[in-house]
Amino acid sequence: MDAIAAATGLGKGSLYGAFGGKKQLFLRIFDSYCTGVADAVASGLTGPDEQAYVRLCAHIRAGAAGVAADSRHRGCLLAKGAAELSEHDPDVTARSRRTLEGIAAIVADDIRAAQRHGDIDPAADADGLAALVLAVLRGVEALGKAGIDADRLESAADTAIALLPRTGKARVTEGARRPSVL
Amino acid sequence: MDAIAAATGLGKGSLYGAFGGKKQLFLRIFDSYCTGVADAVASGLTGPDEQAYVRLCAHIRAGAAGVAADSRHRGCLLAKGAAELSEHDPDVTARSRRTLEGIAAIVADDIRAAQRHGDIDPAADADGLAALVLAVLRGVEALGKAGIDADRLESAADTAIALLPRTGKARVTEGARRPSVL
DNA sequence: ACCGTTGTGGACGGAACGGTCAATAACTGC
DNA sequence: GCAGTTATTGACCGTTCCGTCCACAACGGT
Repeated sequence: MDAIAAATGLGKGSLYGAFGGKKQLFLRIFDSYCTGVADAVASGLTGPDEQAYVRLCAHIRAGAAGVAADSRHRGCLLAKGAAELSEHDPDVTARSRRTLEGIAAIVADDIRAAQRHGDIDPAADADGLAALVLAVLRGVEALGKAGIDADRLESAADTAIALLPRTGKARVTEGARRPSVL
Repeated sequence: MDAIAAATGLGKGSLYGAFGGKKQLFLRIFDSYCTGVADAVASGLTGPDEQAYVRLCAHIRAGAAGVAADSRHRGCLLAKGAAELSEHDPDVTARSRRTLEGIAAIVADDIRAAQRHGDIDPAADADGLAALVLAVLRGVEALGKAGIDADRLESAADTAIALLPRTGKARVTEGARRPSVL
């Protein structure tokens, strides 16, 4: 709070008067950040079906590239907030969950668009794929913060893209939820 | 430090005398945790080539199940330490990186074993796949801490397994690093 | 111009925390 | 059994930090 007061030039009393307290101020910031992230994802992943697949690939790659470019490991407030605070603060958990589920829905919609256009196997489970894509992106973020090289991060992203079930002679993803093996 | 002193029954002076300071004590704990995780992964992913693929699937599923079972969002010290401290402490970054790269190597070895046995497409890039698997697991961990339902976590893990390039009529992963699209 | 409301600022109290230190206990080799 | 070394303790100091409070300025209606 002292740092924020110093950075904003406001007195600490004003901060408390305007926002009520530390946690409420944080939640305001966190909410704003979450909607910002969700909006950015939405604007990157919506559009005509013809480019849905390209948008998806670009999104995955951009995510990895963004992490790789963050050489200072500053990271993402959503990830950091969830990792650090979710354990003790259900409000943060709820907000992170809502945001990520919203993003998953956006990704799933884009995948469905790509399926309509014939780029992604229509037999694949769009929600499952969306969950996977989201996990990969959050995982790349986590790995990036752990100092993993940019090459490896981009390799993970590219491999994920390469494994997406394409149409036609592509492998059947029937039974993706429960493979027979094991 | 006060909490550790209380929990261990030791005086704070003893703690400082024995370990030197807060950061050094943390690094001792962090190192121990990291080697523990790496050992656990190694013991879960080594064995005869015939079961390499099964081990890999089990590992992925167990990772997701473990996160899903952690209803308190306590999480993993490696992930939390990297997320929280890596920004300001290069020692933590270095240790996280070493650990995760070690795990990636173990995963890659298991994938190569599965390739030798004919379960995974030998044309696939084992290191790229390992990076992807690692990203998925860390991503599932991150999503879990954000409160995402167990179903979705397991869906991501299962989808990842289902998309692994199998042998034979499975899709060719040639050019996995740089798909032609986009 | 006046007064009530609202916003602002920085000093202050109180608590938590990291780290030190001198006194004391435990243990070692001889 | 003793002297010297080492381990342990909890009180203690300085710092950081959160949140409050009161004095004061800005503003708006009349």
